[in-house]
Amino acid sequence: MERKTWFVEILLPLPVPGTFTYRVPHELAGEIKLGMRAVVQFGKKKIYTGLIREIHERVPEYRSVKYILSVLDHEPIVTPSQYHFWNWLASYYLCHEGEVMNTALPSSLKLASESRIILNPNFNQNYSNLNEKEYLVAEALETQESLTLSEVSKLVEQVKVVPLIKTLIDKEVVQVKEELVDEYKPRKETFVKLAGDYYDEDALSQMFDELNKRAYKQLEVLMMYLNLSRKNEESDEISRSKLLQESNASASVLKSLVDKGILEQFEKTVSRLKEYKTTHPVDSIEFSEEQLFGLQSIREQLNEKQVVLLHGVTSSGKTEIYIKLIDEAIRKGQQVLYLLPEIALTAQIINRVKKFFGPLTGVYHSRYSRDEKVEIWKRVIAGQTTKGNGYKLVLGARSALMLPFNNLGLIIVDEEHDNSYKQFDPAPRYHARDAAIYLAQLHNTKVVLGSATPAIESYYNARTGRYGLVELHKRYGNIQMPEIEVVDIKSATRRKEMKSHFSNRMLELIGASLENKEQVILFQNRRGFSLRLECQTCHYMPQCQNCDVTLIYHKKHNRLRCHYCGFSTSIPEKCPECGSADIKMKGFGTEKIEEELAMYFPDAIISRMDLDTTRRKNAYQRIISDFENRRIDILTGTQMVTKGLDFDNVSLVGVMNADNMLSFPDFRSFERSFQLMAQVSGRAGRKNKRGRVLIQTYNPHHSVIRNVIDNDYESMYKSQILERKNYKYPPFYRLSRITLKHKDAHKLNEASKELAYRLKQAFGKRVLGPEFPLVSRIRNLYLENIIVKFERSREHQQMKEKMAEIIRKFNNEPDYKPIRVAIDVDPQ
DNA sequence: AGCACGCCGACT
DNA sequence: GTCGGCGTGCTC
Repeated sequence: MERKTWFVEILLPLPVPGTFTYRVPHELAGEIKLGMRAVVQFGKKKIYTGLIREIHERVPEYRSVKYILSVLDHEPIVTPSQYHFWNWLASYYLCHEGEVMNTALPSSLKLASESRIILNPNFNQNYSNLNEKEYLVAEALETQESLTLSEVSKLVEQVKVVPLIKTLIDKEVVQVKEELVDEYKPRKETFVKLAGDYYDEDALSQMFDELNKRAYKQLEVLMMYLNLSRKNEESDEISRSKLLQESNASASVLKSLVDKGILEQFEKTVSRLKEYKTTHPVDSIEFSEEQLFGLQSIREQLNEKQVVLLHGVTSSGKTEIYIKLIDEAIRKGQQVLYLLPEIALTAQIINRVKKFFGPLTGVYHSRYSRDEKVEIWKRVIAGQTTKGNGYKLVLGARSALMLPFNNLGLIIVDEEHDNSYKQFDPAPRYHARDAAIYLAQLHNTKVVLGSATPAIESYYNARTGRYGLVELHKRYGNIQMPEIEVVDIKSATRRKEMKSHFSNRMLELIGASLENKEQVILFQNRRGFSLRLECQTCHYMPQCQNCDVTLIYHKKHNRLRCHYCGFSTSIPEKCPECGSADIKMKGFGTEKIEEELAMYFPDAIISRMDLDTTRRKNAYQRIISDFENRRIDILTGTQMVTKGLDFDNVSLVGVMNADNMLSFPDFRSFERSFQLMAQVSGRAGRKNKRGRVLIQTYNPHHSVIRNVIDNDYESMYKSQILERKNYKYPPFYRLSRITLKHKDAHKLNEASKELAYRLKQAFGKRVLGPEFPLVSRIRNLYLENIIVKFERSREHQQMKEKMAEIIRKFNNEPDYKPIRVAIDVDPQ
């Protein structure tokens, strides 16, 4: 009987188009399934984990078809609908499916090989025909089993080691082997249990007496063990570290018990993931009338529409509505995905939700370790079966969209306006909200978008009937909207009512809040709030040597640093341009605000929340919980303080300067300014007292500021949507931004002009640019942008693909090959 | 993305 | 001469 030869299309996590064909060895033919990982050699030596994308019998035309080396899974780890989704992401965002795979799969699931040099077993220890460097390598391998290429490089103190290794191979001294590093390691923990003999009551009590006489400490440990194992319903196996901690005994006491054969010690694989306990039934939530109305309206509109936008003012109780909807989906046996913007992914919301869904809840975001991500991945797959420990609800940042759902019943996109839903680098440059809507279509399920300040695009879709729309105008528990007041910095300065960057009014209100033991949040947009150095004689400011930006002063290290490439340098004593020693700080930093505040309010506890203070894993959460627990009086910070946090003792929110965000040259700057100010204002307010917001600005009559004061999203929307229409911006047009990079500014400019010219030939006036961006050089590469605006139409995708084709062809020509080109579809 | 290969300038 | 620096082409 003739045996069939199977081939597989393998998707590799690389930026290369398409898949690669491999042959399936007969002995593996029975094991392979779509969506499993296969280990393959790609190129001369590299070994990768690829995914089985297709199984077929088509014999390829070319001769060199390699065999897959092994299969890593017993069950598929990627579902067909995920492939479908990846394919859509790749074509919509104009990138390769391999790049999507790369962001989608947790890194522990895609091991790659590393070359290691080992001693050739035939090596006869004859060093005489080796030169000095070859000898060094051979000698090192006598004591060390293997060396990586970079280790060899360090050893012989030269960069190029390949020729050296080649001669060593020819002389039969060494061999090269490619080793897969298995990155995912299950966590092991040591457990103890009672040895078999002592399950007998008599034996146990006899031993008790024994210990009571001679080894009281051991008896204590044993009692604690019995105590714990009685409490634990599932098994009598108790974690060693827990037992030691609870009984407050030393390891040697436990060791004696083990040595005597009373307790047994063994290792077990355990989960890294926290188990949440459910403490609240969903039925216990008391909904306000408005919430109930909203809930009912969402249910009704979801019958007709795939997407509903829930537009509810800050503190209107959107979370409880989500919780009810989640509960309904889970009761139907479905999975729910709850997306949050990265930064707001904090204990606050997670705690609120997990109270209701406890062990059914998984949390997924980029700060989780690689191995934790694999465990979550596997438990989401398990969620589709009824096998107990699978997740039914996943809370996560944008990457959670990539999990292997198979029975999705609902997707919630909370704070849907937040621009951290857009991935910028690397490709795929996808928007999680938009991708979520496609994913929902794929699963034939529903999406709820929620925000107090919806994106113009979303609100437009809701107003034009594409999405359903539910609006909540009242705050939960009848808390009033805050009272918003504006200080005109210009006239305040004229009247000498400014102290540095604080108006008298601001200081007065802060003082009053502190007096009442209430808390204050001060918001400052990062832009323009950093310290630079300036020569007072010639006005020279130190620049980064790799980027086209001014260096920023960092007090902590007393150095100047570049925010784009990380370059840092010491403070010059003299101006490098004119030699003058008169160099001063300009602008004022987040740190300076803290300092000044401390001067005016010496007794207040002040804390700062920005990128610098929240870099470490739990720093953000610590600041938030300190503020919640009133261990901080004044919280100053950037965008971060605006994001979805609820505090109940904040009586004042101050916006230090509204202008630098309004004047940012971008078609979204008014929308964003409104969102930021409205969101941060929403943090003010307490149960029995109306909160207050103070905005400092040079333009007190600016329409956006008026809209914020009046809490009038609608007006902001109306004026913005008109602008968008007139100037051909989203939602009426869809943008793509093409960025070209090269180290030579002139070459880059020539190339950019040529590409823009070719695009204009195809798309006419839809093409704008090329233009240098605000920062025109980063890491020694010059940048230039071309914007293409496509009208919303059925042909939109085809036009985008045509554009990609023109770019691909351009980038393949010898003159333009060295230019790096990136496309950002729907840029933020 | 890696990696080999090939060409070129700059040093022991 | 050979080391190190790129630019280029290819990977089933």
